[in-house]
Amino acid sequence: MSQQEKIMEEFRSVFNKLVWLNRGEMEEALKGHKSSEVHCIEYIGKHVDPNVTRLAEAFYMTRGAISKITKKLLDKGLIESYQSSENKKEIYFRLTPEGRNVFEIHENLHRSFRERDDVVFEKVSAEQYASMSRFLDAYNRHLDAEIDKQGIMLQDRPNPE
Amino acid sequence: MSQQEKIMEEFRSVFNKLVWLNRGEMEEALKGHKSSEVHCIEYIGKHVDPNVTRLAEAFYMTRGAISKITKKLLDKGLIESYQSSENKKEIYFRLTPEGRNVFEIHENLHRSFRERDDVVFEKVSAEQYASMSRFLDAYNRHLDAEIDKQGIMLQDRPNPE
DNA sequence: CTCATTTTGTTTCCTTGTCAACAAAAATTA
DNA sequence: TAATTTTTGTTGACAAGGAAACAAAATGAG
Repeated sequence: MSQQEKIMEEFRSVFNKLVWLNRGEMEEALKGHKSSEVHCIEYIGKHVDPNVTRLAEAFYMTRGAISKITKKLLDKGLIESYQSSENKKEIYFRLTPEGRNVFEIHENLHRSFRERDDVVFEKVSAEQYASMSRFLDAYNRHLDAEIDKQGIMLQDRPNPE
Repeated sequence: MSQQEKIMEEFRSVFNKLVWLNRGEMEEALKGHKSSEVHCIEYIGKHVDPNVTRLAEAFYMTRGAISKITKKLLDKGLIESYQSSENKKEIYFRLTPEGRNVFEIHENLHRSFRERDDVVFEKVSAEQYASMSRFLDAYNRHLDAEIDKQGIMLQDRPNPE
């Protein structure tokens, strides 16, 4: 196995474990709310004028899926929607006080995850941080370019009918 | 945002893009086979005496889900099952020639993904590799310990009935 | 050995997300 | 301006995966 494959394998392993572990704790702490709902609450709490389309792009999900989640959050009274006077098409969301409460719990939990993993990160030197960040930045830019390429290829496909 | 959070954020971003991009190319190249099916084929092709339980553990999925996927692969004739004479409970899988074919296509695609991303990795020095690997190893071990802890806590919960 | 417990695989029901079709509004083009 | 195209959000049909209940086999305790 190449260095590249070895790194990516470890990378994947860490990621999967994190998702699994954090989701479990999250759903235990925020019983009654699914992790996808909490993700939406987090995004809505941190951005201005978020709508279905922005949420979908942020989470690599379809607008349909997000539409259903926000509908549930509206029903639960965790978010509310509003519109601008200039645009009667887009529908934005904001947190209600109850939603803000869930948001805070989520933030605290995130802090506790961070603290849980501190032992690992406190051994990382400034140079190591910089080095990893350089690598991840480069990889991110590379993948953005590849996704763009893919997007163009899909768009240019002639319509068969 | 702390160094830790910044790194993890970039980490997450790279990972999501990789999954999205590779899955798309994979499903285009292997039309008719879902990516989860191909993952199972890959695992079965690379391990000895794989069964439903091993696959579930490897992919952090339930045995029920894997059972359904292997059923589909059996129906498609991509894998076949066999049992040992000492154990009449466990059911193992192996690839058929057709499954082996899908396996090879998948491997080639993986190679092409690796080559696609080579530009990023060829800029990584040996020391950078070592440094990242140390970090990922430590993180992996830490998470394993935390998952263990979680498992014990779930097991030790007194049964209410 | 015998009985209880654990492991393994399957099935049913339910939830979640995708896909495709759609309607309304906005943006673009002629 | 008028007509076309794109964007936005929603819905219904469908597929994938999880939870739980189950049966059969293996393991363990006595």
